[in-house]
Amino acid sequence: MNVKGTLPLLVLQTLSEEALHGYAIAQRIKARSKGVLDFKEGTLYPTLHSLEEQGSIEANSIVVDGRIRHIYRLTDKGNKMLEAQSLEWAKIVGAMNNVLAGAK
Amino acid sequence: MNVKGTLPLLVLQTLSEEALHGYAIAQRIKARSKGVLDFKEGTLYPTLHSLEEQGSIEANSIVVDGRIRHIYRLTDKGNKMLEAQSLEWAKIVGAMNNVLAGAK
DNA sequence: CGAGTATACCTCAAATCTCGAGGTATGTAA
DNA sequence: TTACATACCTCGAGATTTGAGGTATACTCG
Repeated sequence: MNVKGTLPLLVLQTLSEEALHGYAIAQRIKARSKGVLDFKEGTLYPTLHSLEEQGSIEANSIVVDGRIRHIYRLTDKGNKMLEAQSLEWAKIVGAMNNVLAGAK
Repeated sequence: MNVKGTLPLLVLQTLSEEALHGYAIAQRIKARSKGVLDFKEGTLYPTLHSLEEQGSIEANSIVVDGRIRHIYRLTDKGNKMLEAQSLEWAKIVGAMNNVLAGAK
């Protein structure tokens, strides 16, 4: 395991609350984390595309102000992914704490 | 930021308790985390070498059973690194929790 | 009116991190 | 003597992320 990509988990969690487009997802994550978590677009879009490819999220293309917006929402599969990755994250945080607590 | 390498932090913390050689560091981390955190040798040795290069740890080469052992210990600089990275990690965990807590 | 900023989407090269497999060598247990 | 544990190491491949670049529209400030 070893903590690599937390972005899929963050995206899944964000979409579980509300369907949003890519740009808004990034802003939401940044705002909720008070600026600490700040993923760039070069990271976000590829991640969004791979989550869509594996069926965890689905895109709805709608037209706003004459321009296309890709609104993403969580699928059932994505919901299961979210649960699994949340547990995984909690496990890693717990393990890190065990090590960081040092010898007792 | 965004959580990438937690291994340097783990190594620094482990060595702050006791000077150890590479192989033992990996085992210590795995044991303390109850098997959750399990970094491979291909990851560990390069990390050890780069920590040594930047002056965070120092190696003492001693001979045990006719073979050379590289015992690493924390330097003053490494201690400062440890403190900084611990804070960094706590910050990220807090930020992740804020996002995962969702809208309230 | 023009400049700048925000929104919204996208791609690509480079850097970094990790794994897995491979290699060397010794000691000990089955 | 075969196998496993200890102990060290390197390298290729894959994944993730950054930073820079590109396109385009809309809004605000002076």
